[in-house]
Amino acid sequence: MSVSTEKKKLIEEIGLQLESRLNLAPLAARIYTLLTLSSKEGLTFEQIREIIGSSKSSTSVNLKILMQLKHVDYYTKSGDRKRYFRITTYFQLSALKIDYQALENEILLVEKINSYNKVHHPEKFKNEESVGDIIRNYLKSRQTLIAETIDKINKHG
Amino acid sequence: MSVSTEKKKLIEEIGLQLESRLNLAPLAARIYTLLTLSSKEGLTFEQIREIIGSSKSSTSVNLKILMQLKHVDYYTKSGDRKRYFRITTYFQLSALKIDYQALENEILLVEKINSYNKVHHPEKFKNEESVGDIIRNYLKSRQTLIAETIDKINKHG
DNA sequence: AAATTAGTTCGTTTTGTTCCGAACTAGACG
DNA sequence: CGTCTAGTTCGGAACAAAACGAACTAATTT
Repeated sequence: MSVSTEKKKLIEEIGLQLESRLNLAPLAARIYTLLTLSSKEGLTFEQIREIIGSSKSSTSVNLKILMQLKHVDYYTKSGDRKRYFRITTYFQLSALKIDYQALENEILLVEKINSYNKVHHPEKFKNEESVGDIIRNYLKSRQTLIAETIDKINKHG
Repeated sequence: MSVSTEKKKLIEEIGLQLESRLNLAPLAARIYTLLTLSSKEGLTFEQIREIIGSSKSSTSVNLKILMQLKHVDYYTKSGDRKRYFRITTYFQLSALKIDYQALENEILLVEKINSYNKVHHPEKFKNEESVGDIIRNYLKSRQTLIAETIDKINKHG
């Protein structure tokens, strides 16, 4: 099976971003990318291995992780022992969901820093009292934006 | 120099989040946190070392990195060889700027994925043509939001 | 029942990260 | 000029993460 150079280049490139975006191991990110660039039919274990060039063990482990994270699932065909792996959602959608939760923590963090500084370094808050508020508003707006976007995407199935 | 337990706890806690948020090494994240929790006067090399308990070499290396990333700078007092290190911006502001740049890449990425899939898997685009558009719109809205927020903060500076 | 296929598990190797101490440099001061 | 102060650079130790191969299991198929 020969895979286009374009596809291979994209797997490297997108994989790299997924790695930090979704906090995946390099191989998991590459598998995920491969699957988002592949047809809805999904790919078998061996096809994935051939394209990416990974060992059976690493492929198995990383597919398992991707499945636990619900990024990937598989189906089977009767009279065929192979599993067909495919993505459950566009990675952008997964990223959005993860972002949404992360924002909760950031909001808390900003609160903590600001209240610490208000007590210990009131001079920082002469005319900057509102920086904390601006940031909190930003984070909240972002959450709203994400929620709306997820909604829109889900309506499209 | 005795530092409150509260401050130390915050350094650990916030540092942890900064690590993944801004992609900093643990020590860099702790130094950064310490400086955001400190007065505008800034801290010397040795003060940082005493509070955090880091070696000269690691402190030097990580301060250098923070300065290259423009998160931190220093000033000097005449007749005093020490440098006084301080944050250049509230970390939220740095984070915002980093986000903004990262979004450029994400937009490009989404375009690439969509155009790849349009060519190779047109069936994915029956009624999902718009998922790519939705995401692109989301990213653009987010950029606008960030730009507006940075603007607001700068007006307060 | 033996052989084949599809995937898993385990122990090891490879690679990368983080931090440190020791030796160094550059500038100010006596 | 020598010495002190403030920081830098380099090599390596300790640990963590990622991927591998070999041996295994479980479910067919012959």
